[in-house]
Amino acid sequence: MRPLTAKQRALADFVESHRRRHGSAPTYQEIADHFGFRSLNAVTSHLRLLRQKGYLESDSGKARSLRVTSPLAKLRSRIVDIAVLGAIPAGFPEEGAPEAEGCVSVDVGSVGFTPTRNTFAVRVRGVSMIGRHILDGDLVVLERGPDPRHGQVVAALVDGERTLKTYVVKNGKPYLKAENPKYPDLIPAQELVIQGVFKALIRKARD
Amino acid sequence: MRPLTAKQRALADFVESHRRRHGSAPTYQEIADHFGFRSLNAVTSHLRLLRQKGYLESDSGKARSLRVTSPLAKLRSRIVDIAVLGAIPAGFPEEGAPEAEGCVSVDVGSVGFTPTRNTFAVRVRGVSMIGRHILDGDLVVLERGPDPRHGQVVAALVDGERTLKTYVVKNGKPYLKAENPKYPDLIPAQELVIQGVFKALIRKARD
DNA sequence: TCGCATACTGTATATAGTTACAGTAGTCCT
DNA sequence: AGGACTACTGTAACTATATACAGTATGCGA
Repeated sequence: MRPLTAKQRALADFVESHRRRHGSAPTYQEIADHFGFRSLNAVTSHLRLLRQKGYLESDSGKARSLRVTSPLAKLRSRIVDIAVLGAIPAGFPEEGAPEAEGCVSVDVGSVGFTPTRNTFAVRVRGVSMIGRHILDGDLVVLERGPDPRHGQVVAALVDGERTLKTYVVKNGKPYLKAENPKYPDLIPAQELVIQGVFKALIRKARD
Repeated sequence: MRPLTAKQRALADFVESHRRRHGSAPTYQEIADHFGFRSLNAVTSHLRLLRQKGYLESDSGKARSLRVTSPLAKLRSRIVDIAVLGAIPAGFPEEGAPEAEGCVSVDVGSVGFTPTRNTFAVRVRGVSMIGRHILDGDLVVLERGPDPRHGQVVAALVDGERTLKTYVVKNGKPYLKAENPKYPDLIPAQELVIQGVFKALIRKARD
């Protein structure tokens, strides 16, 4: 597939972002206005090339039917909703419809991976992970499933309570390390259920 | 808010589902076809009622601009694109079409405020702000415009170079404080241009 | 049973929007 | 220097869409 010029890419980006922002594709006129073109044909010819190169589709004659197709659409990441489970849920919700407290929507590119059904988010309480620069109130995105590796930050259910800690293996035995000298490390007595490993973090300014 | 009749609700549902399926709103004709109406006015009058009752909006005269407003749409927060300007841009791009390196998409709820045209993001280089728990590689969302207050994290142009620092006022004079003992504070010789104040942060796991 | 709202058919039209044609200027490759 | 390609200005259809106007039928509550 032939590459796009900067201008062509800008057009495609605009179409895609307009769709996201307004829910519908822009018209030729709106594109021209945005880029300051005085002629609609500037748009037309750019779009023709984008179509030829396979980056764009539209239904002939239909209003606002432009849509970005292939690689760009893939580059230009999909928006995914991630459920925010309460900070301290009693148990662990099964797949399906957990009692989400809210939802974060991020695009795949922003968080650097593709969220799946196994991805969820938790609001952090406390400062036990301050050594890893995770603060009280931060929203942590986790993924359930993969076995944690030494040094990864994980959410775990230890003896019935959920915590966010660093997963550390010492002498072949896993335990959970708090990244704050004021907090104790946790050596699980019985059950150590890893709920998810840290994937991303979202923080809002407090002011 | 007055209740909808079954037919009206069906119309609203169709509009919403068409948007989801096709990415754009249906035309009056498409609605008529779907419901088997032979007259467009059947659609028109239903839509008029939906508008009156506040369940629907559209931009007068614009093609495919129907959108369902009420309860559903309000729950779902809007997705907004924020341009990611390069980590160390030479100058500062004006409004309009900055040379964005990419874009982050977030929903209004996730970042806790409504991004505007004056919102942008920068990838952090270096660890000078580690004391504020901002790491190398983090994506920082900033807002241009508001005057910074003492203690806020800001992106500033100091003598030609961009840095991320804490804005501190001492003896009535503003300067920029690095949150890392290894980095020097910056007392601007000449120009101190505040480019934006910290609003949010997005971090990806590195592994 | 009168009035009123919903739920339509049918016709018409202005405007929104797509798309074609004709042409100019600059860049890059050969 | 010429050809291919990008990046535009300008004009002009022609089609798609929204929306107004004029009616008809049916059900429902006062």
